[in-house]
Amino acid sequence: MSDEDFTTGTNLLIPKKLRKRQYLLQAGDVCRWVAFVSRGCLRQYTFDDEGNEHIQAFAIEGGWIADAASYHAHEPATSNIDALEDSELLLIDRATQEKLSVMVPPWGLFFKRELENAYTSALVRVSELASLTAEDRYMRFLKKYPGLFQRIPLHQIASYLGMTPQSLSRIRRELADRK
Amino acid sequence: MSDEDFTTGTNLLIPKKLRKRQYLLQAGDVCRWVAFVSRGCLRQYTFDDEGNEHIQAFAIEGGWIADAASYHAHEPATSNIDALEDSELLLIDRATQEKLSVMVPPWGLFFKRELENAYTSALVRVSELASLTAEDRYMRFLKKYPGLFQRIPLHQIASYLGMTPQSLSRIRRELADRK
DNA sequence: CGCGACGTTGATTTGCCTCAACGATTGTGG
DNA sequence: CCACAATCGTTGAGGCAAATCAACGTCGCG
Repeated sequence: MSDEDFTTGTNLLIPKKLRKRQYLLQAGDVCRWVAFVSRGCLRQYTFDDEGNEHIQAFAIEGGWIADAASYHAHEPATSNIDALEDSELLLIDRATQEKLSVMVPPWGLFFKRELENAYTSALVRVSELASLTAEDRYMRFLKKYPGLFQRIPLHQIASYLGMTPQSLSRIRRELADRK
Repeated sequence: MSDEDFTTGTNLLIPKKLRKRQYLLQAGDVCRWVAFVSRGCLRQYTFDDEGNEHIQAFAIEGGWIADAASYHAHEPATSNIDALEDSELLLIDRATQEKLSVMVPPWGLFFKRELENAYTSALVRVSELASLTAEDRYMRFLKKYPGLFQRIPLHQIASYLGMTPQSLSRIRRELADRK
């Protein structure tokens, strides 16, 4: 992508700052943008019928976050997104993204690649959840997101990995003892 | 999409017939196409370190199937795809899909929508695997793919749902008894 | 016909959850 | 600035869902 094309795109991004615990998206609202995280850390999560929180995704510097289902289908979101740390974001709304994709094909290609990568990641997560033990899922997490466990409360990582905080605590102890 | 545009696309599809148990893709090969199922039924699966089979996807009439990671990244596939029944497919290879997408924008939009939908489905599956019991996952499966359990061996459905055939058998009995 | 694939059932084990309680931090309002 | 509350991680005891191990009957097919 040429510098000019690149700038054309970045000029369309909307900067936004978020305080810790502040919402970027609440369930019920339509997710009209995708957020690039330039600083900080966010989480996406839902509540089940019993009111238990289930974390679907984290995003740190260099990552993207949105309620994809809502964004693509223009329907109310089922998930919430909020900041785990004070954060700085760059938003791009749907209409802008589509226009940019048409007008500057390299950007269109870029967004397509991002979607493909996100899809591939989701498929990996499916197979991990379907076939790995809690301990293996945690070890994969450590490898895939090194350092992240130092920034994010453990009980939230447990939720992301589909286990209880107690289980994760015991797994960590087990791993530490084994060394 | 106009009839003309539609035909432009369908003319590029490559018909292929597959006998029951025949491979469409084997792990290690690069997945160079996406397959539309016009008749029959296919499955996509991998093997873990212990040699256990894990089914990642089924596709019946009207569905699409491919190794998405391999297709998008042009890398060797990690999964296998084969036919559970004699099947008829329409293949579209990657280069053709890209050309068609550019030349006939409605087709480009169509493929983009398919990718978005596949991604959304994968996210739903992630949250189901992370938060539902085996029984709940089976009931969701029945609702989502009514009739499919009559065509596909139960132990394969169990694999898809991330449980053992024995567990699924007991769940089915439990559900039958409860009625 | 004989063999393999399939579904089921029983007995047992185990991984993980639930319930409960406890220190250590963090942060917050009086 | 301190006191008190909330958050966080940990640990223990007990229970349950699902896996494992094993055996058996049925069916379809080569």
